[in-house]
Amino acid sequence: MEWSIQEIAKLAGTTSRTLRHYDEIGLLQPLRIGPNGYRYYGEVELRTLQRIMLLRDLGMALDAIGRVIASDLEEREALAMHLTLLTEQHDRIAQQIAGVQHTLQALEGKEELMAETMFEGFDHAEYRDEVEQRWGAKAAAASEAWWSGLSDANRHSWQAQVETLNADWRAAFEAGEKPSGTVGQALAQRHVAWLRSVPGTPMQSAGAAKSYIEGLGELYVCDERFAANYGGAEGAAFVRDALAEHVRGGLA
Amino acid sequence: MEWSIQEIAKLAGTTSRTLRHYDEIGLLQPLRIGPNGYRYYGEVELRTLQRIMLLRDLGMALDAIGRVIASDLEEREALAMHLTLLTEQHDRIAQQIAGVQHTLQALEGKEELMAETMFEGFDHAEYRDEVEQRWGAKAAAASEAWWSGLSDANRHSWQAQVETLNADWRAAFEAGEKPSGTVGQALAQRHVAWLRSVPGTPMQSAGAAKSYIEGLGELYVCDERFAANYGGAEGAAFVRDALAEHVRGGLA
DNA sequence: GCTTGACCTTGACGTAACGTCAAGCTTTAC
DNA sequence: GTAAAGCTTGACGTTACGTCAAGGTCAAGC
Repeated sequence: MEWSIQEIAKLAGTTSRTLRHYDEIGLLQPLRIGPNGYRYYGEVELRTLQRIMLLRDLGMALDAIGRVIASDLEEREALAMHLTLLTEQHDRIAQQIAGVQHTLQALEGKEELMAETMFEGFDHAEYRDEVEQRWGAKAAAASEAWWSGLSDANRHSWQAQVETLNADWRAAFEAGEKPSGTVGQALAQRHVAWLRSVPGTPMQSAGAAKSYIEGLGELYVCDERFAANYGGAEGAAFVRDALAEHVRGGLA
Repeated sequence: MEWSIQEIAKLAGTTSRTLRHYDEIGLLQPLRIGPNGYRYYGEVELRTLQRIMLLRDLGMALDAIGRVIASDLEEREALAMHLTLLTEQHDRIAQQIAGVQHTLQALEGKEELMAETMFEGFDHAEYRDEVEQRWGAKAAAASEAWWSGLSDANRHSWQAQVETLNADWRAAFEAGEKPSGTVGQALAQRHVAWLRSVPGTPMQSAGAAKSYIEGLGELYVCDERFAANYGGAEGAAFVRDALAEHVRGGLA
């Protein structure tokens, strides 16, 4: 089934102008352009639009949404994550309800007004950043799952390659190198090159790669199994920071 | 108790820049400016900010929010209305959850994808307009409550004045005048002047007055007791349309 | 008292995400 | 064929801040 731009806009409660804007910025492209020059959208685009609207409603910037949509998470798993986000938003509204009820009680003299209680559930900015980071971490976890699926022989081959890199990371950390220093950045570059060679990592576009690498850095720190590769949480934080510095400079 | 700009910004999960912007546009003014030029906010401003944030989260434009805040609804009643809006938003998130679950089921082949079901709960634009109109109607209802509190003698005096105006409205409608015509607009102007003379109507600012008058027009049509003043629903719609046309041209 | 860093101000330019409008081609219904 | 609705591209405008510069204020530490 196909929809014209106005039909899909109406379904989604948005405007054709919005959809043209999304096409212009590459966020959501139509299924096809008819011989009349008209845009036509299909079911895949409809599902993508749903995800875009969900994340936009959370206050997420469109470029960040683009990174999330481009991430290599299987669609069903991505939608499961959307459900989690919606459930949390549901909870946050409940908190706001409690905050307004608190204000009402205070106005009726039944309670003393507590400023912190009034605004529970109102904090969006941190939540936005957190959502993007969690998405990156989720995609990273999905990507690392590839590793455990490797045969023993292949794992051994990759293992040797990785172990050299990990040893160099540990040596650099123990030598007191800085994440942004020459050694740290050379290692970060090697690390990224290695990541590119791993099948299934979302390294096709600079945006997706950046998000992935940053999420991976957080995973290294938070997950003890990964941190152990770098001599512990502090060594992992060193790797994370070096990688973050590297992607801040842009990816080729 | 007082808060500095950063303190209140942190409480509300927003920025000092936002608060300065709100001060500039007259939406939320600080309690006082210190001798150092710093802005300080009090409890009243805190409560107002809560309401602003709630409406902003609903997607309402700041100028519309300004009209709602300026409306002559008693604060507790206004907060009760906020609770209603939050509850509805809570419901809408639940609908979105259902929509995503539907998409998931369709992806697993358990259901056929239905485009309308996917996007339930996503329609914000109409909801925004509706919220503003409901607020106007609520304020209008509160204002009309003043009438029933009048003593018999006072009611009689106002009654005569109003009855002349109503008769003129009915005559104009029966004569086939147009809402935007010369007669209709002259009557609308008389009507607005009369409204200005009624204590408690929110006519101090153009924005609040516009919202109030539009809400009142809707009330005339929907409530049979008011419609009867203008010869029935069609006559009331004539009055509503003439008033709407009048306020569209701006209020002095 | 001096220094430093945090806090606040105003002024002004820039940005993100569209809204609005113009001009013109295409499609649909009568 | 005609008129209205639908769609396009191009471009300017709007809203709501974000960011930065320059500079005054406050608080803590020496």
